[in-house]
Amino acid sequence: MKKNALSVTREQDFAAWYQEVIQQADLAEESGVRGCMVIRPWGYGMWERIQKLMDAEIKAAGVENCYFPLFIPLSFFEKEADHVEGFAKEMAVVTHHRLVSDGKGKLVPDPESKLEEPLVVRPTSETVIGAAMSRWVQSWRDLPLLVNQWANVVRWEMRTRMFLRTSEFLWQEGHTAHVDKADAMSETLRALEMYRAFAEGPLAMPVVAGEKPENERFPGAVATYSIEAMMQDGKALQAGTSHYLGTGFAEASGIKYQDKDGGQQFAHTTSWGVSTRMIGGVIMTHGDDDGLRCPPQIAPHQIVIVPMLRETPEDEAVLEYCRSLRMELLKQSAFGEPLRVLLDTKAIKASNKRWAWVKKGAPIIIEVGPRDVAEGKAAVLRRDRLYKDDGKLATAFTPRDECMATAGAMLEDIQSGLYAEAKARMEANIRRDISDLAAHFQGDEAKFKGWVEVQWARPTGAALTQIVEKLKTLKLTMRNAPLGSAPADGPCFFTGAPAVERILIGRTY
RNA sequence: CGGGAAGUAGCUCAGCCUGGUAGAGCACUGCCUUCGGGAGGCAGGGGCCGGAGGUUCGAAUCCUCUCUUCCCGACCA
Repeated sequence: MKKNALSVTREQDFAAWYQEVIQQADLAEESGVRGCMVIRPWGYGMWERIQKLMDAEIKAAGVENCYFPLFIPLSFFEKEADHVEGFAKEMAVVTHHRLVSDGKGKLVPDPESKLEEPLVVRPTSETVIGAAMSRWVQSWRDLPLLVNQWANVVRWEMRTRMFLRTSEFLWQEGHTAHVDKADAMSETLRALEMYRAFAEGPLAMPVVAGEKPENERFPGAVATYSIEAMMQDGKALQAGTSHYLGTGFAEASGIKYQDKDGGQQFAHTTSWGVSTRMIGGVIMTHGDDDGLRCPPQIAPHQIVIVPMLRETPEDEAVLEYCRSLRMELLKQSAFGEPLRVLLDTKAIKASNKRWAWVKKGAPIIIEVGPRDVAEGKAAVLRRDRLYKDDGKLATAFTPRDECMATAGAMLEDIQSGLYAEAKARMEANIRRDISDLAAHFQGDEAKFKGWVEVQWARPTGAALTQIVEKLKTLKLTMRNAPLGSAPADGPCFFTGAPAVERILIGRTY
């Protein structure tokens, strides 16, 4: 009888399932500080993999890493009206620099230490990096200026969910300045494409890259682009954004340069980022009722060897066999990198260890017992194909040589399999022939979980607000206008006016 | 930030109404028997009952405040 490793299935309660995966896979836990999480080694290891691979892409694009302060003077934000308005409601502010006893055993901010100007804990760094850029940019020869930082940011969200929306999160933020719109837009789209390829590559998470409608733009941006991933419950997750900021931030921060004709020009800037939210996306894209299925490219350990020890003299032979197995596997490679192989020698029963690694989503689990040592084999278990048709574990007792020869390819196969599965699911859940939104998201069709794509005229102002409000009653939002989709050729779904583009609509996280 | 619910052992929870020495299952430790689909028996360890005040001879239990978590809204590049 098949028994799933988790107590809740996705079908029963997707939200509860998500939380159980995070707990059972040792990804993260609550910290006691509102909305802030402790990221545990397995979860942080995934983030480190993401950082390593993404950082290489960023550097390959000629962007240099740097680091800016956590504290940003409040006045920096006030320079850009839309920007400060967008973030005002969720900023953590430092007002004092010293504590003093209140005489009742408590420490309170010392009134004497009140700061002249409050410092905001960065929610994003456009303003502070803009201030630096204004010093660094003098001539057209200084452009483009391409910098990135890996950092933590704080946004005091009303409602938080692990990885998806936390008060503090980890991310990278790229900030660039260019001579003109064309160059800046080119960079904006380059970053977007980098994110698309990253999501669909290392994360095996299919996404739709496109432009956000006006009402969903980043505060202060002229254009905002995103990659949107579809979770297994059909909801959309904005997994990365790239913004063309025009000259607004340059004007606010004074990023000016002298052009070839001797005139003063404002630079055109961009910013783009992805965060630890991507880990939440990976969980909800690839997880199953036995826990996480971690894509091999971002798995901290791709292969875990579990020795079946019995506290007998034969144990040493099993361990020795496992050690040599590991050493040989380490010489193999996948995705152009050496394999990452863990020999789990922790003093826990092998069967419990196996299920712990299943829940964590280690792509391949290799169990080795005395019988395997005697026969020169290894028991290989693929996380993406745990069970046989009869519901029993699909353990493959594989000759050692074959193990070595196939390990790398198997990891690559798991990676592409996860992507293909998610891609098929996303495609199957985007509908393009909808005539009535309410019918699909309410009433008899309420079971439909996914997105719809319609053509629209991209109205602005009151007409746009009306559409947004109407969608809101169905708990729907516009995700993005996919780039590269077929040109519009009919009336606007909402207004009947000639449509100019296609737009995705769905429920969101 | 509004409306609900909840915080007691690592986890899931009982106890609270009706105040009187802190409980169960799982997990953990030890021993024995087991061992390739999450083993069983026996014996143990572990909790200022989220925090702070108050009522009381006495508070996990009653009252007030506060913090945190979950659900529904609002909010959310």
